[in-house]
Amino acid sequence: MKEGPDIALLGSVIGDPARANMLIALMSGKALTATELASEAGITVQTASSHLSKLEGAGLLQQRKQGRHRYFALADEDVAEVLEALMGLAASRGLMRTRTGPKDPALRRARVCYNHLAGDLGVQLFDSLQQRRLLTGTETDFALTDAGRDFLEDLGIDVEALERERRPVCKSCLDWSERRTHMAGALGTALLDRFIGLGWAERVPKSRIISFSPKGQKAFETHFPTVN
Amino acid sequence: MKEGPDIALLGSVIGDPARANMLIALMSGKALTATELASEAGITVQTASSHLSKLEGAGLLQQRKQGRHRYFALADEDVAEVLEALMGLAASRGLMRTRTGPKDPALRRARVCYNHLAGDLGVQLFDSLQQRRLLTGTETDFALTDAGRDFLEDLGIDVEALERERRPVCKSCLDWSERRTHMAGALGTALLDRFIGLGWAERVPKSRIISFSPKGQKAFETHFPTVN
DNA sequence: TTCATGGTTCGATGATACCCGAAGCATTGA
DNA sequence: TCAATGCTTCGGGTATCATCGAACCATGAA
Repeated sequence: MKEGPDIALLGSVIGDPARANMLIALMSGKALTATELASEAGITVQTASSHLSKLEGAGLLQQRKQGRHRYFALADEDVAEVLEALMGLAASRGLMRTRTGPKDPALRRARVCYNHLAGDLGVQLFDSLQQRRLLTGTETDFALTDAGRDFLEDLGIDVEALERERRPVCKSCLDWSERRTHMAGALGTALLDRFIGLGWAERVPKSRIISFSPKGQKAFETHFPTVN
Repeated sequence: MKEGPDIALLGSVIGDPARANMLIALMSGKALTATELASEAGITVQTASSHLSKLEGAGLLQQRKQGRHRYFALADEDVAEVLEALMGLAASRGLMRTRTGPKDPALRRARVCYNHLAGDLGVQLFDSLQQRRLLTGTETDFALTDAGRDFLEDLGIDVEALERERRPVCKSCLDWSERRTHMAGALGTALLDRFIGLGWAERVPKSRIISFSPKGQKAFETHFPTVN
């Protein structure tokens, strides 16, 4: 009888698109509810529940009950590392997905990633700042230029206050869903908060969608234009 | 549209037991033919061919034509590393396979591994020698004792001749299919040859099965008993 | 208690794909 | 040229499993 680690089981568990989406969503380190994960994977809650129990059965997830909610998170660091390794290998082989992902296009347009803006608009924001030399440096390691500081102050962001925080001000987020960089860190958080404070956008309850009003949409385009 | 590394595709490719068996067999670093891999996975060549093209399509394998044969090997080091990581994770979650593997129980009983005996009998052989202090050392690094040399000489094996070869005489093989150690190296080869020479066993054509005759079976048990 | 919400379980459906028999190429040797 | 070997392709049978509707539990609020 052949014995040994059952990588086939592990592979098949990871190998379902819905489950893979959930796992990658959980790579944020955050614990998410079944409903959130279902939305993330673009499936119904029943289906998600089935997937979650499989993932838990394989030891990839841990579950924490808290009141009426059940929070799911990756079991430990090792799981995240293996997923990371798989993503690296997939990327190096040019295995990119296209049609999977959340059904709701709003999620792809603008959503919250931790506490900053992700999705198309998140990428646009970063590109715009970089194209106009308000940022300097590389995609992964960058900083505000003087012009950048002025620009953000005009927008009503207290850059100096951000710099007093412990968190890095400028931090790139190579979000799993995009291969493009977008802005994270203290500045990323401040920008999203400011958009909401200005009434440009609001968080849609019970989802990760950021909904821009028509006026806010226009203002965003004005402040963060891109060449193409 | 979500884009990013498609770990689901990668997972599903690895996630089939037959393909996983092939991949693990290739982790030896050796290039194997389609027929060998089919036998390793316990499936027919046609099916194996289909699997191999999928693995190659996913960039996990590379193929080398040589005459009438086609040798398959892991594409590169990265693939092996990811597989290793998966095996580690699976092991840490207690995900061990039990019922998979070659369908033919004869293959599990006694088969050739490169050029030495593997399977249940291979493990039994090693255990027996170790229990009776004919071997000294650890599971991975061991040597013959004087008693061991005498024992093998009685069996008709020219130990001194083996020692004149370049290959190590004693070498453990932590075969991928067994977590138990069995005997490889020049001595492993010599033992298998001797079993065949003595008429205890013979290689079944076109497979890796080693078939022991009833008489050979009994002689093997006599020479290599185990306590349990 | 009653209602509402978050999740799970059950059953049925449909699609995916694993598998092998048979036939078809390709290469080598006689 | 013929035969043998190694491998791939094709076609169909079968089984697994993802999916969702509906019903069922559990927790918390009114």
